[in-house]
Amino acid sequence: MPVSDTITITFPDGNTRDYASGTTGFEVAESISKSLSKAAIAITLNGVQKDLCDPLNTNGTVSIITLKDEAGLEIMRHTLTAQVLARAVKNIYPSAKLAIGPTIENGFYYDIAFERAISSDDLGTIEKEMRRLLGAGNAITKKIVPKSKAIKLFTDRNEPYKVQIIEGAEDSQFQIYCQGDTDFIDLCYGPHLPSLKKIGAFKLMKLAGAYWRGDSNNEMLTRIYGTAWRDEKELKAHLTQIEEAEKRDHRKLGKEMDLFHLQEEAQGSVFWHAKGYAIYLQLEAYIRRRLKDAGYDEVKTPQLMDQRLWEASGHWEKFGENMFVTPDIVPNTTGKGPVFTEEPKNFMALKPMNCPAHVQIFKQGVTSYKDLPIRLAEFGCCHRNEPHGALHGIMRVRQMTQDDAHIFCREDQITQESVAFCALLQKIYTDLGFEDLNVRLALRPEKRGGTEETWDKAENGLREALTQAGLSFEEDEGEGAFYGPKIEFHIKDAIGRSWQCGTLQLDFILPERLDASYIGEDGEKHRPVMLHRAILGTFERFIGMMIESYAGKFPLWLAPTHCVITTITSSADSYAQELYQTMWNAGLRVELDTRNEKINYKIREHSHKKVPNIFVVGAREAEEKTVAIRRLGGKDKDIMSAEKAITELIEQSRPPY
RNA sequence: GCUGCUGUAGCUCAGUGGUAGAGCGUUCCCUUGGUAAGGGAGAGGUCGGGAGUUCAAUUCUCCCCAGCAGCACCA
Repeated sequence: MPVSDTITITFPDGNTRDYASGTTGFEVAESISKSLSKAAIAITLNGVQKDLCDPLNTNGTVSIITLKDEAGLEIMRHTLTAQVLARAVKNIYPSAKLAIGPTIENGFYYDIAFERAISSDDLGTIEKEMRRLLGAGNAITKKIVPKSKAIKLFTDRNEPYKVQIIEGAEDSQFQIYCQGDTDFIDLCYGPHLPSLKKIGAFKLMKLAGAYWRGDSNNEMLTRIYGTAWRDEKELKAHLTQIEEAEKRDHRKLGKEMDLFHLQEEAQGSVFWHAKGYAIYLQLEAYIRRRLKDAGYDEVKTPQLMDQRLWEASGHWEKFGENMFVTPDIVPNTTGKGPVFTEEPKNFMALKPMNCPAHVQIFKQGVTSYKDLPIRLAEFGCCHRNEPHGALHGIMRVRQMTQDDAHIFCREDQITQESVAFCALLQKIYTDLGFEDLNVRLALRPEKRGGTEETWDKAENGLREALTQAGLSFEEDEGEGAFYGPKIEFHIKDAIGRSWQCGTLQLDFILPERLDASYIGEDGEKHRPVMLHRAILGTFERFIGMMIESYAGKFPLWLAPTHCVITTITSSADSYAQELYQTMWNAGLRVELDTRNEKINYKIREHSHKKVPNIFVVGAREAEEKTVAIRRLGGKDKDIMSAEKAITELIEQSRPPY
């Protein structure tokens, strides 16, 4: 019931205007200008998006959404998936059942249950039908129906997923969008475009499986992904951007730059080639210096440990299905009969984590409260039996080396240790070129150990640490580990996938399970708190991220090769050899290329391999004891004395710490 | 693990129901060339693995393995 016949609308510029109650958003736009009413696709009323056809009954602030706005683009994408993709699919496959069709970054998807599986070849047919529907340019209208009617509508149409959605919703009224005079309907919170004429450029991208409601216990639906933009130009720019990003893929660059390879016989484990391992070693040495100066003690613990230890730690029960377990028996490798001829009594497991081993070191001897915190670091090589479908290049592997450490401390030291960790992490990420971090604080899950008081303390400690470190972060309810809350540091790869790298996790459970204790000021035994922490996360993933973020062009201190010396003619060979020897002796990662090839050819090849510096030498340089420096990406050459060039190179290749 | 796709020379890829082709790389020969591909010749393949259909399978069918995209998982 309208309170009065007139409502006052405030516009973003502060102006106000009175309208008859029940005026629609479209009419408001029209009252401002004809062109605005043409461009309008929806409005926001007091910050809430509304359809143009919704009548306005209250005073409020209204702004008109057009396709120029990000919100407008999203509405367009939403309409495209809900009205066009869904209808096209139903036209071609009448028995298909629609689930959900939301927008995502750069586009949209729709989850659909098909009677018979469709393949990516069918996307073309669907896209064609979509274009046909767009050609008709139907108007979109909507009606609002009560819950019972909505359920009946979709039950009659044999849309069980829509019925489930309605049944599960709190609302009493539902919006049903219709298209022209067709009998297609879709359930949606809206808003939608007023007409299909306003759809821009789009393309169906790929097809994949996705579980209904994201639960792997449910059936798998077919998800159709698409991208949509205001016009062809924007679409093309987006597709080009994807192509460009694919060029930075670490798997591609890893091969091109001869950094590493993977093969079937060791799936999920990296074969580091000399060039890739050079990066690895530099990075490891850098982290080692950082950790040492931050008060960590580096240790090394066993790879294979007895089942009993993993049972005691809780890993056997909680993590067992991800562990590689081996019976402690001499195998029969004759090729005849079973490999294990006796029933094993004992099992060993490759460590999936370093923490239980670090607790064993902590437990040697007696620890006083005065000794805390104790920070044990290990470049620990861990194995995890990851699901096949999860493996991805060197980002998600089965054998990984963490820059792991465990800090054993008293409860009152949690905050200071966490703050110090965040500060250290920030310094390191800055040095390594990662400034934009996505930081998440994962809070207590439903199933958890420890008391509420401990959780409060732990969560607040981490919050405090992040705040003091000046890091903005988002909180994820219920996402913490069962033993404690955690901070996660995520980075995006070349094509926008987010990967967790650094982490800080509080643990009150493991010291208890493995009976670790220290002697307090009161002379009694106390439990230490454990902080599990990693900065890179794993070398594999982090180097993968660096390859993509640098597009293979590593800063000099990390570059696999600092410099290639190459000759123009064979007359400079001995001079080049001399230079090579001098530079090699100076500790530079240098290569010599005296092949009988043209200089253009050699420059091109080394540039493709992202070699940062090429020292070109010919007769003239040999005569004058100079080098012509060709820097990666540069066109100019820089001629200077060999001595100066080498000194500069040594200077430039120094690590940041 | 689930859904879909892919697997041919070292790499990137084309191709066919009658046991295969290109470019790059590699080897050899010619070329000594001044900053992103000089010329020529040769070598190189269990067409991912297994089974089936067929006179004949790299090609068609089924099973397995691996990779890719996404979903689920990710201490």
